[in-house]
Amino acid sequence: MEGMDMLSWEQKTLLNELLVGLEAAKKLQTRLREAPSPLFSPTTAETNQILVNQIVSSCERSLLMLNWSSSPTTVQLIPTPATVVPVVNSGGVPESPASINGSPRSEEFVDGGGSSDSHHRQDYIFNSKKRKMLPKWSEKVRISPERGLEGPQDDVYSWRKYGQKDILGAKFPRSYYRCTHRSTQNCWATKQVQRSDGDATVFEVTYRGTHTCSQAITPPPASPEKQEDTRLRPAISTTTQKPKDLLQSLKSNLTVRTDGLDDGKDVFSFPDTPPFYTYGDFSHVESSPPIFDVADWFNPTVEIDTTFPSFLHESIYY
DNA sequence: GCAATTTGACCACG
DNA sequence: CGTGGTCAAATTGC
Repeated sequence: MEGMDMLSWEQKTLLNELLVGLEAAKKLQTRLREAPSPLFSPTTAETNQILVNQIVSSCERSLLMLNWSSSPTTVQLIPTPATVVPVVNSGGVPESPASINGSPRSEEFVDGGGSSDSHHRQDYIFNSKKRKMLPKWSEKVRISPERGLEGPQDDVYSWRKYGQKDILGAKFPRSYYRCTHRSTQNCWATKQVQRSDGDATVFEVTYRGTHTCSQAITPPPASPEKQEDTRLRPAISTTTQKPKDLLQSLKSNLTVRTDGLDDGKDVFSFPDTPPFYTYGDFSHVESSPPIFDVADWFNPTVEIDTTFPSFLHESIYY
């Protein structure tokens, strides 16, 4: 009786859907590779390929995550940014998935608007209890001075920061992000980014929950008149994200804390800036936080790569 | 003016 | 009771 009961129906559904998506994505990938439609410019084709790759990788890793449920193991994808399926097989499922939730709590308040209005929460479909059952996995993203970011290319979603906390024993605070479409589309995916203590070039990104938002799917009105209007169609900015948007987002991310620096524009000017370990201890500067946080520059909070090298290609080609 | 971040307070859990 | 996670008002950026 204890076989697959541990998987909630949500997880099953998600898994099934992911499987379908993966299959479709792979098929599309093959198609794209085999039939290079001359209609599209090579750049478009390449972009398409990248997009498909993203889809595949996302699906695969989502599946992986689902299989692992809430296992403490961390998935490290640093050394192999290009490949996305590396770590699955080794050891198989490590821990018993029974650790999902051992407490038989029968209280499942689907809607919080029913009884108490002590806190005017909106529609909390998932209670805090359930939140713990949400699939959780983490990756490590490494930043390189001129490389940009190395790591899995999954963060095609738009995140919104909702908190930051100092973690005991950790040198740097942890940032909390949630899907931008949480309220609009009930997407409960969250992620938290923390800079590694040892390697200042490594960020640990922990995801919790999968995206249920349909930001990827369809541009609602789809007015053929204006195609390049970026602000008019922010919805597609996720899976169908264009390099432009990406760069914009990245830029805004990087511009976060450039105030204290002489040249904020030099985002990648690593050598100029003091090394990470310069921090040491700023006990005397308690009131003023260090602005030299490299983390802020390279904050892998949101989407980053994939399209990033694409514009590099343009430069290179010339 | 709107939307995203900041930041202190609040809350839940171990 | 300490710690981590979230909320929400204030603030900032666009």
